[in-house]
Amino acid sequence: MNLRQLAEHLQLSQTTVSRALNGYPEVSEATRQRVIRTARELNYSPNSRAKGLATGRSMAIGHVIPVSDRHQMVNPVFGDFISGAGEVYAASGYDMVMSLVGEGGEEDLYRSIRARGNVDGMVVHGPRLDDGRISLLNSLGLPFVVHGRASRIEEPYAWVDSNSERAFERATTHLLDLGHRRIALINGHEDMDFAHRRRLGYETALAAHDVQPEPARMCAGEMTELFGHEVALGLLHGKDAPTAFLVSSLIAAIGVRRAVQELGLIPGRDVSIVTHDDDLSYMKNGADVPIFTATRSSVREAGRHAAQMLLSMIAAPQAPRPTRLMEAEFILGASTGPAPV
Amino acid sequence: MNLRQLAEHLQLSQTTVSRALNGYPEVSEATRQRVIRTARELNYSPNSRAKGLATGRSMAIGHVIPVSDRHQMVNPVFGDFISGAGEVYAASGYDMVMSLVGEGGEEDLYRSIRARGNVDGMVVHGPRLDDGRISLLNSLGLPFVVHGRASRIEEPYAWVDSNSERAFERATTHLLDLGHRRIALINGHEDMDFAHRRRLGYETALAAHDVQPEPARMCAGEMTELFGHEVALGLLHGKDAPTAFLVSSLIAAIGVRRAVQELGLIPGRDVSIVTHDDDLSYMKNGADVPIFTATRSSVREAGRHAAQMLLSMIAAPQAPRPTRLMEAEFILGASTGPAPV
DNA sequence: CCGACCTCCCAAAGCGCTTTGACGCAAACA
DNA sequence: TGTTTGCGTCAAAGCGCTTTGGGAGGTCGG
Repeated sequence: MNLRQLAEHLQLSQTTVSRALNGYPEVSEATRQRVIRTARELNYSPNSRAKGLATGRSMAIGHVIPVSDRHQMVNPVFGDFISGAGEVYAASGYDMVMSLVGEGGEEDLYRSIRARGNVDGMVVHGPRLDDGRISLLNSLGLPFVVHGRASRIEEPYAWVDSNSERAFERATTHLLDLGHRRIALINGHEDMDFAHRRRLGYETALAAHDVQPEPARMCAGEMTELFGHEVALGLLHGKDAPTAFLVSSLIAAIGVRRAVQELGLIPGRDVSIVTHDDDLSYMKNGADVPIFTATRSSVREAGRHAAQMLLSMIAAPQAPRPTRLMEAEFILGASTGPAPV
Repeated sequence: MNLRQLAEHLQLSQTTVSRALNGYPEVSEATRQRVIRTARELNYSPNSRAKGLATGRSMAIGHVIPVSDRHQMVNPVFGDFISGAGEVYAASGYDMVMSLVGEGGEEDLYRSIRARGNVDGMVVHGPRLDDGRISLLNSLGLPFVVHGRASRIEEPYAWVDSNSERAFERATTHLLDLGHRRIALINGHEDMDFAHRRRLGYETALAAHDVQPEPARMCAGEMTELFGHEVALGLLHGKDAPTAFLVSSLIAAIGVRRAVQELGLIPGRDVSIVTHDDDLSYMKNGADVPIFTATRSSVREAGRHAAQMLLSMIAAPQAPRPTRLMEAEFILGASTGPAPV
């Protein structure tokens, strides 16, 4: 069923049917209703390729998912992010198209997406400190929103991010206030911007309390349960073992907890743990009593914001690039307590 | 840069340029090389909407992600599944387009996707026992592959699934062999086909050992850490507490472990835990020594298979619908031991 | 009663590509 | 020499939609 057939069926021209369906005023209300009703009955939806070709818009948003070559791993927050973004897209009639790309192939992929013209805008995931994608996309002239920021990039771009620096500063201060001095940081890869900022926050808090940062107590890696476990076990076995851990993801924190418990220690009494919590739907940090003391920022909400910003940019390309900094909540849970004496 | 401009630039007709780029034999090798080189230099990629309109194919695969209305949650295995599928798509030049849909809105969404014609095939996620989507899609005549099966559907369809029934039968048998008799089952929602099959496997094994299934020890729900924790805690506090747990996901199993440890019990000694492990990249079940005894089946591999099957169906629409049953490995880990006496 | 003006509708062009059918032109054959 | 056969190329149609630029036919003010 295409427009021509529908028009023939209705004994109208294609023009009129098209206008009726797209809400143009030049068609009488009676005709419009008749057209809409018949279209529904005949289960007509305009072919999106043809429509896109005619309008120059594709009604789709691209998400490029970086896949780490090391572990072929998709960031676990991704599901929640697109679930938030997808809500917004669905409400506005946009599709979401994703491409996976290993490290390195990114530039070509963005160019090709631009040239093929099958999306009206893009969301950039996992920005690094000095991420070349931003100036590339700016030069391509395709609207985009970055989930996160790139500290070393000066040119303007739209982003939505949570205030990692502030969150980790507060978390560290909390531990310091509890008397902890040997605080380990288990961070994401520090070429990722968010991880860099978290470390800055951590160091700022330490400096404010005249605590010397100890490189041996700061690790960075892929945020898996295994990594958290391995690193925590190593640190706890070493001399000057940390009395507290600051962890960059709930999943890694679970690994830390496992390590702590394997050594017969009790989280929140013998060892304190603070984690960042992305508020993932399948991995809530406890129901009434939070399991972990945590800085919390909903990644699903970030997805919603990013999508909304992007759609507004597409609607008004000349407007200044929007940005949005989300403050993380600080949640007191059962995994922290005074430093043991 | 479009085809016409490229052709003008080359002093050739659009036809010749198109044929050169698409590998038709009617064009001389010299011309072809010249065209390809220039296209690359000028960063030309054919507009995918126009190409799709002309060819009738859109070079895209649709994934419809069911979002539970209860928890707005995207199944955590999803990321790994599409990462596997995405690999295959990328290698074949296909895009992946996703739509989120709440329960209920599915039928309309599938029809609309079909009518708009923006995908060449679909992957169906999360089939329920008696899933209406299968006959709907069969009637729409759009190639599709189901990730999982629908036990009550008779008509033919393509699927890739892991042998849940067999896996859970083996897991249960293992626990029975260790002397456990009070074995709790913490399952996914049992209107989901995979959960139904897992329960069947569990019951089959119990029956083979003349153990009466106890409804109070079988629960079903959303596979979150919290659910695992809550259910396990409830069961362990009740009378006739189970000595072993069979859990449908690693994430829920982590909740079970947390409950066990909160009660001062030791997993693998006081309480045994067996889980199903989807082999998620960020949630590996241990490195050298598996944390949990588990039935393991890679969901990323399932994604790869599904994508390959779908592409082959698109290439040869008349061929019989392929199916693929993946056997789960049984992994002996540290979380099981003889039943306490 | 006539021209002006809406209201409602239409024919046709165009979006960027593929593909059909045809056509020069050289080499190869009779 | 004339005819066939490929080879390499082209012009034009068509994919399904939107949108431009009118154009009937009815209404209204003068």
